[in-house]
Amino acid sequence: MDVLDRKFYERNTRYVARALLGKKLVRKIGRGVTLAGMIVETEAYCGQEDSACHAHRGQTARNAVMFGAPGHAYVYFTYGMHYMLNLVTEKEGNPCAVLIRAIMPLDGIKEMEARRKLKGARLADGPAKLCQALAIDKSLNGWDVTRGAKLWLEDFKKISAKSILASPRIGINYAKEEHRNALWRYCVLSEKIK
DNA sequence: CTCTCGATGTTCT
DNA sequence: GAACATCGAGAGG
Repeated sequence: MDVLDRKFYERNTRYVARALLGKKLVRKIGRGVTLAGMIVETEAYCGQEDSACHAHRGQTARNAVMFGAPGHAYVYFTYGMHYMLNLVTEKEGNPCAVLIRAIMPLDGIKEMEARRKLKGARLADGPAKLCQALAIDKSLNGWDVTRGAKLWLEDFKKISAKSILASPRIGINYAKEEHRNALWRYCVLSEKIK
C-alpha cells in the first residue's frame, strides 16, 4: 500500500485536481469490506478569490475544514439528501479543495451495487453517487486521508496530459462569469462518462 | 438520447 | 424564505 502523502495535496489546486485523475480512491469499512475506484473526473475550487468556492465568503462551520491542513476530506451535505467529497489542497489557511466528481468502480462492486440499489456503469459517475456507493457521509468530514485508514488514496494509473479534457465546472450558476467559464473541471477522456 | 421537475434538509440572507 | 458544487423518474423524440 502506497498512500498519497500530505505533500501531494499541498500544491496548486488545479495541478492536484489533474494529478488525482487515475488515482485509486479506497474506502475501508470495518475489517472485511474494501471499496475502491479510479478517479476519472474532478473539479478545482480555488480559495477565497474563487466565487464558486464555498470559502469565498469566509470561514463558517460548514467549510472550516477547507481552512485547515491539506490532505483532509471536506464532506458536506446538500440538496437535502446528497453528500459531496472534496480533498483539501494548498497550504494551511488557504481554503482550497478538489471535488471528486466520478470514479470507475474497481473493488467491492457488489457492495456498491447494494448501496446504490442498481447495477452497471452508472454506479459512481457523479459526486453524490460515489459518496453513496462508497458509504461516505458527514462522519468523514475532516478525516485525514494520509493515514491509510477508512478513506485514502493511492497511485494507480498514469494519465497523460493528452488524455485530460478541461471544461467549465458544473452547477455553479451563482458564481461570477469569470469563474463560471474557468476550465477547472477535468475528465479522463478514455473513461469519460458524460 | 433530451428535457423538466420534484425531493429534501442544511445553510445563509 | 431562498438557494443549493444533485439525482432519478417520467415524458417526449
